[in-house]
Amino acid sequence: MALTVCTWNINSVRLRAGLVERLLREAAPDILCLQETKTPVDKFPAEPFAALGYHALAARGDKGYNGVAILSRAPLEPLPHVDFCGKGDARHVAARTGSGLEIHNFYVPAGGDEPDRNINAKFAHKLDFVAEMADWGRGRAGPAIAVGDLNIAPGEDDVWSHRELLKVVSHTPVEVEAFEKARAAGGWADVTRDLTPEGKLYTWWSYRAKDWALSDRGRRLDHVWASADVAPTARRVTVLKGARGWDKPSDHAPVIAEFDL
DNA sequence: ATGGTGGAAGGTCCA
Repeated sequence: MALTVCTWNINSVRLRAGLVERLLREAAPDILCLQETKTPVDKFPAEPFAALGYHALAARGDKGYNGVAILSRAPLEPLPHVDFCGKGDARHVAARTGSGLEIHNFYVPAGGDEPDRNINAKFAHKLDFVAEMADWGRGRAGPAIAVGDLNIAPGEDDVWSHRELLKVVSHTPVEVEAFEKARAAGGWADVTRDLTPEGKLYTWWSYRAKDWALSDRGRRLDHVWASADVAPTARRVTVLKGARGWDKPSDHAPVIAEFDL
């Protein structure tokens, strides 16, 4: 049975509900995981998505910041979220599908500008969060897919210039090390890279570029991880780069993964 | 080396 899971940092789901509707119409994933919804749950625009058949929603939200949501056509069983770093912010939401597959949706802290945990509390938070993801993954079992904006581009081909980004938050060696540790500790496969082992691959392009497509200075910040039992069923992962060029876009493109479960 | 843009706010904060 085929299952498609999409992850997308939407950068305000209220402002961009129309773009979400377009994605649901055009790509029609079975499950859509959103990050940076930037809204409390009681103001989440659930109705237009339900009208397209996405009746199941597991969402958490903060006013103005963070926020994660899982949309599905088939019913979801909500799972308890993990309060990474004990801050009570809405950076993780989880649910189980009818077939017993766990879906975990993450929004990892961006980490600020200065890649030094001693002078930048945001960077320390990011490293601590990812370290806790390793502990969490180590203690977890069963078929699962973990997606989200992890705000780290781990590989040399996951950034437009490895050399120029070595000291830029998102691609520093300490972040890449933490990322790999979290991935390995949970037994996760980086499905996107496993299916596309070579070549540049980005999911995010800054708003600050004059012409994001022309300069193409992207980073692969959005990830699809699968547990060891699920990973072999992955068939294809696609970055919907076109969505970065939609009107009033998010700075992230959706990533869609197809599994044959 | 710097600043560039965008969202939620309706301050600045965050990305």
